Amino acid sequence: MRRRYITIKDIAKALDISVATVSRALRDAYDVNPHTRQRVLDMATELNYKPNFNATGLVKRSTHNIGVLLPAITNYYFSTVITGIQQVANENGFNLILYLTNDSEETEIRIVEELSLSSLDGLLACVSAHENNYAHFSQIIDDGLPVVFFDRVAAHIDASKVMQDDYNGAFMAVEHLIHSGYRKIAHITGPKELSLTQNRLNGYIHALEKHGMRYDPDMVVHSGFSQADGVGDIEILFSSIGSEPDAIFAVNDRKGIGAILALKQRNILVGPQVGVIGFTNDPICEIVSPTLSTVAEPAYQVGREGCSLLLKHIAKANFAARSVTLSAELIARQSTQRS
Amino acid sequence: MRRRYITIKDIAKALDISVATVSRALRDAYDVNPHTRQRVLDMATELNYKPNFNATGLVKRSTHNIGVLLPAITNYYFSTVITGIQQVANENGFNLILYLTNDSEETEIRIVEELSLSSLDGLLACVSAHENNYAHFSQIIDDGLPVVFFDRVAAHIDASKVMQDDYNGAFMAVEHLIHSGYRKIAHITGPKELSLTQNRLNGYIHALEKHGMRYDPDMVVHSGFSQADGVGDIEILFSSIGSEPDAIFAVNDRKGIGAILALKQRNILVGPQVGVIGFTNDPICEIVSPTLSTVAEPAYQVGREGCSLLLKHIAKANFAARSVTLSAELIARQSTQRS
DNA sequence: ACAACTTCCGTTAACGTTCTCGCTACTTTT
DNA sequence: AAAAGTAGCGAGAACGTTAACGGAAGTTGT
Repeated sequence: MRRRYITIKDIAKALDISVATVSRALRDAYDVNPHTRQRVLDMATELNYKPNFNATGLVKRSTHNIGVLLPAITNYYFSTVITGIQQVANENGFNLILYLTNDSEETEIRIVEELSLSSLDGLLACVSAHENNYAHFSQIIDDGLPVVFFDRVAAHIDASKVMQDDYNGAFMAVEHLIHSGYRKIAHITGPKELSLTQNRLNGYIHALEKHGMRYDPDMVVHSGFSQADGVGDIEILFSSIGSEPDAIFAVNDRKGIGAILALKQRNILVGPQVGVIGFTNDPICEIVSPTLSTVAEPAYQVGREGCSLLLKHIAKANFAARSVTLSAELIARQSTQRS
Repeated sequence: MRRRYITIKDIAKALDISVATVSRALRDAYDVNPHTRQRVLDMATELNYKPNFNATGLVKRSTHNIGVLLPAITNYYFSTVITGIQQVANENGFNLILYLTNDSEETEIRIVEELSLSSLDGLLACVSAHENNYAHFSQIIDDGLPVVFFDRVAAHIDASKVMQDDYNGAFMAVEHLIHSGYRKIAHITGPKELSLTQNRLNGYIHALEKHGMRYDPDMVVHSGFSQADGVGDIEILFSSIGSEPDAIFAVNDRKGIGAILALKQRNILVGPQVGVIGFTNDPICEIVSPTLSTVAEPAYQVGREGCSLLLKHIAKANFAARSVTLSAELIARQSTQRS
């Protein structure tokens, strides 16, 4: 049998005072005699009292829960972001409720539509990949739930957003390849619809143009975000006759790793023959051989920033939505060394 | 201003019936006219009604939340376990609340002690590493909260536990090293107190004994679970004069990776000169060079099994605690090939 | 035709907490 | 010594939902 937990009524009865006084003693210290307050506090620890969040949530119209919705957690970037979110949430007495979409649009829509708004104070969301309708998000925002997007953001929705500097990160990556002496630079990337993809693609294009190199659409391959997708993209680039690239800019490290593996498979020397650079700075970059050059994303910081932004929205209903872009940093390793 | 959400009162008012009828129509279909029920259902979707979990939780004495407490999520094993947990929880209409301890005993104790029992139906826990007092867990279990431990379990507590077969996994790993021709096998492992560590150590010892090899305590190094710890352990083993091992059994893949990196640093050929085997089957095993042999843990399955066990405890208060051990599987790769 | 069921719905209390209001007793002011 | 203020406390309603019970109609059996 599930046990009945200790309530403030029990404390009140034990001390022969009213529940109102107990409630105040436990929170305010206002309108309550220090001596009484101390007796309540002592009794509370003696009885091992724990507040009932359902009850407080009901009357205060706020649980201390924030939701985190994202495609998956089994990769470095997302799990690090969550760690950052968790930190800030924890510091402020908030709990994290985790929702995983497996990168499925249906699952995402189902989760968002079934969301019990009243059991959440706010939501942090990273949209699933294959998406260009955001009606389900608009709905819950209209219903009054504060939402902050991160990484993969919903472009046309008026809500706060936190991302890394995808454009400049991509720009730096490509410029680094050019400075290293590579001349035919391909880009293997994610789904077209995502703003993240578009921003990195733009950085790629503009870096080429700045250095007087022609942008060739055939040198850009769109697919998913996985290592296997990286392998597949290389197959596509290197099986078409003639125009093989001498460098690969991958939209993330997992695809970069896939590219390295696929190139090694083809007996191509990564670095001297074909350069590869990724994006994220997954620890795996230092383990793969050759080590993978990359653009470091401030994943932990994205999490912290996103969460504290959300908390501001929760605290002040009319807090104006803002977009935060955190800067990225180039890290050169062996995979972009020609000699 | 935070908006007021739609309640069953609104539905009742709109249809001019009582809230009790609305409540029944939304759940039971019992004691309510099919026609009325349909009207309620239609009105509910029209008004976009979402149930208030705080209210139901209050009266039913159950939220649909289960907590997951673990050291970190930024590694393959834990994030995969969580994915498994999330799956089962989701299928059964439960939410996941995440608690991260950062492998700090203090943080763990703080979290558990502050836990509002009434806002959780159950808890899945993986204890932090440096621990041998479990009073905080005993407390919440005594208070009536169902708890299931996984991976790193609290040995002397009467609660359900889910783990992989650490003993036999270790036994297989060491036997594989012996069959491959290695003769001086060291073991780099985690904190002594954990049953996981002890079980794998026992598997190591017994495999040696079975093949008539002496167990030498100097060949076992205890430290943490990180890649850096793996590097450090190798330093210790190879800086002592004389008795260098010709194979390393690492308690997990991250330490195995650390070992490989440290050996390469010393210009030792991993495989031919010194064999290395890990535990987990992190995808990184296939990326590092040479690829890392390992014992595959059923991480996803541990998550699923743990969660469904917890759900049984939640459903039936007197459900007897049980220990589930999932089998592990040897995967041989390049790091244990002598030629 | 009357008792005995059903069917369907509403009233009311309860879950644990907070909040508003008002009351008593004491202290200060004039 | 009366008026005014203050400190400390309690009664009662409210949050949104479910559960126990009861009652008014309609239906069935004899």
